[in-house]
Amino acid sequence: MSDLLERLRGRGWRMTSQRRVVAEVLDGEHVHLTADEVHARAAQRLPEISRATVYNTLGELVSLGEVIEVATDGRAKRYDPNAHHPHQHLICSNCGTIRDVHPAGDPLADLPVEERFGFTVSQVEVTYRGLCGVCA
Amino acid sequence: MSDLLERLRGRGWRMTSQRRVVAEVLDGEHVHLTADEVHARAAQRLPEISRATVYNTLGELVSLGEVIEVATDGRAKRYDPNAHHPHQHLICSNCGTIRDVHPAGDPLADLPVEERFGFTVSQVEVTYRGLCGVCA
DNA sequence: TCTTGACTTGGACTCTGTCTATTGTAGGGT
DNA sequence: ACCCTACAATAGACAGAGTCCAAGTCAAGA
Repeated sequence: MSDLLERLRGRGWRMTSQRRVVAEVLDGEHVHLTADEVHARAAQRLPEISRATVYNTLGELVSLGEVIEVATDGRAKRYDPNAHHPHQHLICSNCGTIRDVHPAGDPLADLPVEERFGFTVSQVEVTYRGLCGVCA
Repeated sequence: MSDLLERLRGRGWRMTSQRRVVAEVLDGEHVHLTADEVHARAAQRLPEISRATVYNTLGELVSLGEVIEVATDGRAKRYDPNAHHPHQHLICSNCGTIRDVHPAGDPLADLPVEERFGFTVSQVEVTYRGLCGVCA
């Protein structure tokens, strides 16, 4: 819950009403919102909040590792507040719904050294695609 | 090579000079170009080709399954002509270089039924990230 | 060669996101 | 409790990527 606000305060964040509202919007529901959706929900509580502030705040939350940025389709990025539990994503190709999933196995271990081309590989994202129950 | 052009003709494509040039640009080099890069290279051969045509043609190639769209970072999509050989991508977080890689294992099989939430899962993308030899 | 519907064009438009100059304010210091 | 001041918020201009549309062009079948 507001562990998040505590952690942010502990990291020296100046706590403004705008930042509080953005953090609460993300913390409140486990959905994957776009920046504009976050802005819309934040504006319900704080009508004068600006888009720029929402973008700034989201960017800060991402660099603090509190939120994950998900670029699924080349359109708007989505923001995933479930950053402290490793997971992957399952996306409906039709309606765009995103679910967090937990596959077995370790995809990083599946990439042999001779397939790394001198890269220092540090991260893997797995995106499953298909049709959800409603769209199928 | 121009297997691609043959396949497209066989699918009833009206063969225009614009489409030929776009197909040849993609077919020529195994790199991952953005739409604007494709446009630039196409324009070297056919100066009057328009952006809209390049976007249209790329979209058609994608829906025909001849080219894969790679949305890596929420910026410009990249187009991968290596659609007939299954592979995944390794991306440098610094310079954005993309390499095709071939991990072992089958990530689709790693997603248990109880983690599919009624979806009909048909596709998996695995994206490895890290620093390439030059940027490290 | 003619015809026709598919294709191309340029430009306006939308959507996401960034930047900047200005104004506002959280929170430490007194 | 009140000031400072550096950090944060704001509005709006701007930029990049992509889409849409009306009008003109042309590939390919008759």
